Amino acid sequence: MHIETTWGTIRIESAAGRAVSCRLPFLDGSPDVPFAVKNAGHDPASRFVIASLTGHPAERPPLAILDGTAFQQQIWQVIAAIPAGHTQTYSELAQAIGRPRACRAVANACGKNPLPIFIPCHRVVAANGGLGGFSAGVPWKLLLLEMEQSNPHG
DNA sequence: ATCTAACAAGTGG
DNA sequence: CCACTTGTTAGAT
Repeated sequence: MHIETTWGTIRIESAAGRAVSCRLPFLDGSPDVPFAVKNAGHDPASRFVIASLTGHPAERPPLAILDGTAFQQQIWQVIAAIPAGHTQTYSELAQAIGRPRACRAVANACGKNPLPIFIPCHRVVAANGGLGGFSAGVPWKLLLLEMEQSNPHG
C-alpha cells in the first residue's frame, strides 16, 4: 500500500491485516510546499497514517510482532503507550525501562523503529526542549507534533 | 568471542 | 559552545 503526498510517497506494508513496516521519504530540509495528501488509500493502515498527518482522529490498526532486539522491543512498547498530544524525553524513556543513563541507546532504538507514526517515536523529544531527530527527517516529526497539539485526538 | 565506530542525548566546564 | 560520558548495535577482526 502506498500514499502519494506533496512530500513524497509513503509506503506501508501489512501482513494478515497487521502493519509490518512504514517507510517515509527522507526530507533533509523543510519542503517548500505545504503537506497535503494527493492519493488516499482506503485500508485501515493508510487511513490511520493520513489521519495522523492531517490532524484527524483515527484508530490505530493492530501491529505485527516486530523484529528487533529485546531492548528495542522494550523501548517500542513504552513509546507505543505515549498518548497523542503528549511528549516524553529520551531520558524519561530510559528511566522507564530502568536504565536511567541509556538515553543515547533509547534514541538508537527509536531510529530503528520499523513503524514510525504507528509507534509514535515522533513524541520522543530531547530534554532541553529540542526536537531530537527523526529517521525520515525532522519535518515529519514537526508536522506530526503540530497536528497533535492543535487537535487533541486519540 | 572481542573490538570499534557510530548514534535521534545529557551533563558540566 | 566544546568535550566528556553513556548503552546499544552493526560490522570488522
